[in-house]
Amino acid sequence: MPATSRDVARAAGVSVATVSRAFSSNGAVSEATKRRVMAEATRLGYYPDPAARRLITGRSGNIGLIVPDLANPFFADAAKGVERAARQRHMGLFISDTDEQDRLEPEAVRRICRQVDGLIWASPRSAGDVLKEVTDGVPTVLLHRRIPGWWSVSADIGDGMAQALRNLYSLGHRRIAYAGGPERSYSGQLRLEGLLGASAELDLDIIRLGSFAPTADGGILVADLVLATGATALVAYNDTMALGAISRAVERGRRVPEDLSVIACDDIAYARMTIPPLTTIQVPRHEAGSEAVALLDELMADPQATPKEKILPTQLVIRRTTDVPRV
Amino acid sequence: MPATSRDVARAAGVSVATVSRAFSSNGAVSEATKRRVMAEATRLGYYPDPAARRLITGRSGNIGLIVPDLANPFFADAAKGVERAARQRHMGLFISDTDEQDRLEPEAVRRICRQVDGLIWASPRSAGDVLKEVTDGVPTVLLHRRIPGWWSVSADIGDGMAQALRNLYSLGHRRIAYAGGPERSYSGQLRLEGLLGASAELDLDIIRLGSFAPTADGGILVADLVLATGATALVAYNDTMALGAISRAVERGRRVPEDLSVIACDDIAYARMTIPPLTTIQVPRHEAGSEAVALLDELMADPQATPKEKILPTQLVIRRTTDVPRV
DNA sequence: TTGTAGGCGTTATCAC
DNA sequence: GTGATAACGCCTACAA
Repeated sequence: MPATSRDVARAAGVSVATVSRAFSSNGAVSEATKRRVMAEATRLGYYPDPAARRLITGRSGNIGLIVPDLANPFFADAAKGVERAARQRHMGLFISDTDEQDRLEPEAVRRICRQVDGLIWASPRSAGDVLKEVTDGVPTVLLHRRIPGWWSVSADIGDGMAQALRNLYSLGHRRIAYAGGPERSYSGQLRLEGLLGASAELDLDIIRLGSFAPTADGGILVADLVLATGATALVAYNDTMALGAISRAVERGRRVPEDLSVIACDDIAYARMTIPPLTTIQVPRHEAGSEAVALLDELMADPQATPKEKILPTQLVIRRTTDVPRV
Repeated sequence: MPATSRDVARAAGVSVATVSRAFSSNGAVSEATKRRVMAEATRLGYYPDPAARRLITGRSGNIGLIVPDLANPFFADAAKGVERAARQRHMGLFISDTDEQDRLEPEAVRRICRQVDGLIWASPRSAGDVLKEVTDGVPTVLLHRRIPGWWSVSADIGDGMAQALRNLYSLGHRRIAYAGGPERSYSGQLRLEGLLGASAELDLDIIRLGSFAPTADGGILVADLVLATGATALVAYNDTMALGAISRAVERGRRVPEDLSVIACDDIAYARMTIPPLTTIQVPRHEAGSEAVALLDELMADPQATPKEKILPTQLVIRRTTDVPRV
């Protein structure tokens, strides 16, 4: 049974209002009484009950984060960025993992909404009006998703893809395959646009292999397909898929990068410790999370402000899975 | 401005008490009025405010999870297990990542405590009395940590290590090195105990390389050391460290497993997609998370019950980084 | 600078 | 089965 402000008030010989003022540092309290109150409070282990406080102030001191998959290093890192930024602001963090299922999103949001002052939402697919209806007044910043009229933080993955294609081209590759991720996902569109833009510019036809699960198993399918096309280079949706593809290609007797160059995307931590280390597109994942919190700050401070869309740069990192074509 | 129970009551022509009863399905309400209330509620977008509810019932409908590092796949998977189990129970999830810093734990717990009905805490190092003082009455289940008198869910990693050592021995290895993780961590102790137990049984001396960061960079140090000892096999603290070690060993011209067999621990998702795929100790990570929620259920139902300590089995998975010694 | 009192939205208790 | 009403713990005018 935690101590209440009444207990502290009684112990310190003041009223509950004074206790409240001492903690909210809102009204004026004399230094002396404040010290006395604080001393009694720590002695009794008191601090204000967030629920009671929220009921009256409307603020919970929490922010919410909704991601499709916490086990995906891409989102785990984003979550870490959010968590750190939240901690710096002395705010709690409510997390919901929707297991990549769009239909779980509305309930997740609803459960979270009333317990947070703001929401950071990584929704790869759901339509804008669905989001609108669900968030219903809760300040929301989209993560890795851009929708006109919404606050958002995302990465310029299209540009990264263009960098990748140009690099392969300059190495001499002309038969380049692309293995896409989940259909209709926002960042899938970004990738495709970047790739198509650059390929038009280079007057090059990309071999589009189709849509695959962004997992190692998806990568296995990809490898079998790409080997059949005779492509000399592969651009994969993400690092995990690339890992699966490489491991399958090697299993089938091909060498990477000698027989097949591979470029992936995300630059998760494991990308640099594979054999060979992955050439991949570096996406600022932590920063995206903390930036989202920063924007949320602004939005919460002024809910009427014009939405900002922050786009973080990406960067191709050359490691060991790319080389000149040898065939 | 969300609708309140008063709005719904007025619209449905009943009292707030009836609205409350309709939602809490606690008291008795006639089918007809309940339907009417619910209809108005959905029309107005009403549902009970958790803060107000918590204030009077004392229950928040949330559970809390504290982990040292969300970006560590080991804990990310545990978090997913917890999240899924929580969702099934229609509970929200509060997460705090302490960044592997014990000193951040007390504040994290304090911030979370009052907003959750129970706590799942993965604390690799903090002393029992510290935990006790901090949780202060909140039903708590420890995750991957055992302390007498506490509820806990952990994995039998010592046994996994013993399996690993016996397997290496039966392959013919006699010079076997162990690279430990963070000093004083609970699961580090488990590993060591398991290893020492099995080595005594086999009358074998293990080469203890020391303590390393459980990261790929730590693995690089490990590789350089182990190559100097002439060991034919390495047992690494976890998969990530093993990956770093293997990648360094290969860089230095050694072949795995021909020149050096490697066994890791955890069996994270990436363990099976490296080249070669990792022989490692499978730890039921998801299950640990969901089991913890199950125990928490019991504990919350009866806070006076005798603490249960659930220990999940582990299993050595033979993949491609182990073989008979060739030297 | 400090105290008094009303109310935030809900549930629990008591009448009816 | 339903309605008034008093809490829950706190913040915030307003009064002193």
